[in-house]
Amino acid sequence: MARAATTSDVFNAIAEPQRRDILLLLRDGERPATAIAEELGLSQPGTSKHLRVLREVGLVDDRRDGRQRVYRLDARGLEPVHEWAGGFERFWNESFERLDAYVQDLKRNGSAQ
Amino acid sequence: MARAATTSDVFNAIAEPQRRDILLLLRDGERPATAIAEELGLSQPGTSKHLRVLREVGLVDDRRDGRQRVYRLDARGLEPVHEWAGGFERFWNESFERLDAYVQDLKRNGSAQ
DNA sequence: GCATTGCTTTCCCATATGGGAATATGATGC
DNA sequence: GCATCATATTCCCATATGGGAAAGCAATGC
Repeated sequence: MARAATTSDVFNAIAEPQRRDILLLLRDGERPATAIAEELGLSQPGTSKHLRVLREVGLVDDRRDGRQRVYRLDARGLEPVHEWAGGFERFWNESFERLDAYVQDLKRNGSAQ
Repeated sequence: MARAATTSDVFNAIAEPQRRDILLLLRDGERPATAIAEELGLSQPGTSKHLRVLREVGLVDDRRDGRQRVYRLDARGLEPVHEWAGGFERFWNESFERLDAYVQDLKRNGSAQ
């Protein structure tokens, strides 16, 4: 089975740095494909391929405008990612991590022995 | 170049569903490798490989306990993921998405013309 | 229709990766 | 040392994927 396809799993789609960059860029507003390639310094075909992945996974929208194809962010698909990662929030807040480690240490070594 | 290795990029490391499952499981407390494999119904070698990836990318910690190797969550590496996704929060809150689409429509078609 | 601009798709290649099977390594008990 | 349990690693294979180059399409202007 392997990993779910980049075109069907948001987590996998955003595992590629360039695609994350594209999403960040589109946060500032829609853009035609060429502009995206230029602003990020990517090849035109490469950009097109990444945009296709993002489109199929539903993170961007596109519409024609003359001969240009304008891409727009549709970040709703990122909410599950945010929530998933948020489920671990307590592990990086309030030095919970260190506290937990301390407790684990106590459990297996005992403190005053 | 391609995608950053699963062992060096947290986004890529968590792009694999089974590794996400392992992390969720470890949220409830540390466990020896075999227990993880059993609870998730994964093969022993497969689990070991996933754990190695998670270890190398820093999302889990491990320690020996007799002949067992106990794995513990270290989710601090997930904070960047949470923040990154959180940067898109306004797009799924307050129907900002629809408002934006509406504005874009106005811009290119004009409403009362 | 034809040339041009703006993208998308196709080819082909190199590599990363997950899976299963088999093997190796480490720790414990006798 | 030897058997055994708990894991890790190695092999090999099938596939997903990103990249570059080249070709294919669509829309526009003349």
